[in-house]
Amino acid sequence: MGRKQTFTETELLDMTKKLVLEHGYDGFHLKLLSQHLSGARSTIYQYYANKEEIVAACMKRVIANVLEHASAVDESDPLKALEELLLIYVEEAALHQLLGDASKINTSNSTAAARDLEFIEDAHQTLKNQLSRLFERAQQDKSLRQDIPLPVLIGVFFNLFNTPNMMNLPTADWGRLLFQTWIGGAKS
Amino acid sequence: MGRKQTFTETELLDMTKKLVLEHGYDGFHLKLLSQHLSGARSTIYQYYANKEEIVAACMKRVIANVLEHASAVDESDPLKALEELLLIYVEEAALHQLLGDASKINTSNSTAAARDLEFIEDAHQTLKNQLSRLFERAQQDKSLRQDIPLPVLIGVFFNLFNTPNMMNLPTADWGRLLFQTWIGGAKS
Amino acid sequence: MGRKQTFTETELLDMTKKLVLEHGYDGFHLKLLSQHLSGARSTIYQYYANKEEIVAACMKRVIANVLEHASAVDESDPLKALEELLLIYVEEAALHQLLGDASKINTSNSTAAARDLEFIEDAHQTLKNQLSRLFERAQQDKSLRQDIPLPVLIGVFFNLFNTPNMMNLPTADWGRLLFQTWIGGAKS
Amino acid sequence: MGRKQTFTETELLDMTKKLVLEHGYDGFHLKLLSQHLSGARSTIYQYYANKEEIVAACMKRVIANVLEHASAVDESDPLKALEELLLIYVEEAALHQLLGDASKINTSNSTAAARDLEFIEDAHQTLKNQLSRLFERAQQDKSLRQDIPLPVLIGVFFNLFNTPNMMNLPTADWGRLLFQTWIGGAKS
DNA sequence: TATGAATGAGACTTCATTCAT
DNA sequence: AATGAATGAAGTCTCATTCAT
Repeated sequence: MGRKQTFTETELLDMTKKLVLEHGYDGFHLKLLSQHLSGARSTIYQYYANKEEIVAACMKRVIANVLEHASAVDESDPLKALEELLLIYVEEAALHQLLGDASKINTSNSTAAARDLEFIEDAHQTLKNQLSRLFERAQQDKSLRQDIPLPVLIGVFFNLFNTPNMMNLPTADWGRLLFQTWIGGAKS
Repeated sequence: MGRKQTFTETELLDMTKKLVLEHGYDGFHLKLLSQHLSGARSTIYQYYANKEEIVAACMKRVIANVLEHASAVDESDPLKALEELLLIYVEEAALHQLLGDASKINTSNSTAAARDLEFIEDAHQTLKNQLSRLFERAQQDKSLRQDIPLPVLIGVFFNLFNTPNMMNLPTADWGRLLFQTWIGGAKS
Repeated sequence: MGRKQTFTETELLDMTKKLVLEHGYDGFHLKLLSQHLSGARSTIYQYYANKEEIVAACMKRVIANVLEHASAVDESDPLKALEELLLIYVEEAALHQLLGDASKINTSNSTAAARDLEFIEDAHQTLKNQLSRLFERAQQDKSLRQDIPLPVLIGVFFNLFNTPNMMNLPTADWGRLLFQTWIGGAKS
Repeated sequence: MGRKQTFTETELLDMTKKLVLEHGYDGFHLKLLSQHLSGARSTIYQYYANKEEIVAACMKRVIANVLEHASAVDESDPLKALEELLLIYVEEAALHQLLGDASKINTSNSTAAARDLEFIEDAHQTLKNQLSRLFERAQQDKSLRQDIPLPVLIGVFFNLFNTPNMMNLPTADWGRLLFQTWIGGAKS
């Protein structure tokens, strides 16, 4: 019954992700979104009550996906686990940038957005805990150098994800190179 | 001389920089700006013809400052020069983020903004050339490992600047630690 | 016979009356209406072509009902007739308020609404004529005081209907008390 | 300094009152308002942050005015005081209707509107207290008939204000006639 | 017949920019 | 030179109504 949908919810969230990354949270408009979908602007409101809910749902989906993959990582060897995680994060390089915008979402208008945001924060914490755990174990294993404070090593590792893949290598290769650079250093 | 000075051009650009970094290009409004200055919103138009010119002038000033420092670096020892440059860039960590927003400036309204943007692009190219030059020389000196493609090493180096200084170390110390991590790697 | 009956026309008009009284004509939406019925919003259009027709039909039904009762009143004793009419009007206290909204209905879209509205106006006039007739006869009978202009007595009588029944008395009792107050006055 | 205003705050509130009475709260639009003022719609936002604040400010001004006059009434003779109050209320016949709309104002968006609404409720209570006080004293003085419950007398009195002045008498005369009708009754 | 989906018109609100004092 | 006031363009959102299943 009813008409056929002009765009699916998945298409909507995919496009939202693309546009938020391209234009930033404040540069993201529903007009822009509707121009990149097949339907009219007002149709979007059939699915989400307001702009905030759209962006929150989009971010939730991204981080939920990362969380799922990260939870499946075998943590028995810390360094190996870190490399695997790096691959996951590089695959979803947008994560960081999106999370940076998450704090801009005004949740006073929408309980749905507030709920999504809470999920996002919980997931974020879970991911950070996992990394902390692995880093600490790696340090106890003496796998990491001791002359650099752990927060610096972690910070640089974290920041690695954002490195633009200008050579357009497959993410698996790209991630492995980044890990090699991070672990082994640049000097010969 | 007429009315009392409300705010200087420097104050205006400083506040613009702060607010653009805080809110992103699209989240930056003249209303916001005037709220953080002592005068009225319309007074801003005594200095700049429109929003685009303000942001362009702000970015130009930032990159001109970096360019000046970077030009003064002694390039005789490539690795040493890179470390010095890293310090400069870390000092002006906002540079990257601001440059990312530069492309959003719509120059069709303002020749002044267009001129500033051109300057910015030239300066950006100059800085990139300097880095390429140094990296190439470092590689020829066999100071850098050969098993990782040069673009990867450069990319990671570049990305280093954005690492948030969560320990709030003095920038000189922070920059040195970043360099050590980058050059020597994380493993013990 | 096809799908299950969702809501009857009577339910639709009853709910319309309730909601128009609660929210006023401009605060009455089809969305609101459908939320208080069992079916979908679009199903309403199986019964009426547009919002105006619904409200017009609702008002017509109300005034037709009052008209029917008022026509049956025995007018031989003017004062007695007025008391009986008061009971009828108090029973349908909403009438006044609804008639006040009738003028807001835009009939340019719908001939059906225009026809209903015409009926409403005719009925309204009929009711007013009945009251005028009774009042005039009552005055000729010297049943009413002469020092107050007749329009004032009529106006106060008319306005009586809207008095909120805050003690929640049965309408018959409530109406009788109102009539006593009107006819006998407040002083001891 | 600055341009000359196109309309004053008083003009704005006067017109708001007129239009809210004419169209009801839900039928009142800023577009409508601006069409009845000299300026553009957006200019209104220089003075009030949103629609709710405008209506709240309008109602506050009306009730504050009534409160001021009602407070000045000499209450030594209850019936005389009631007659004087009736005149005041008839003069501001809109009060009741406006107060009915007051509950529709959504204050979640605006603290200013919430504050005004609180004032309105306090003032409303003060006025109701004054009437209750006078009615009770009038009853103790045996000035009012005992066979009708006091709430009915009060209710009818209250409702008197809304009687449309169809003969267009000066309000003083009109009020006196209403009072005479109420106190003495309709019968000869 | 009933309805989910689509949509344009219209209302609210913000903001860059201009104007006039 | 500084600014309060004015304004139109643009974005958010709601709703009556239509469409197609």
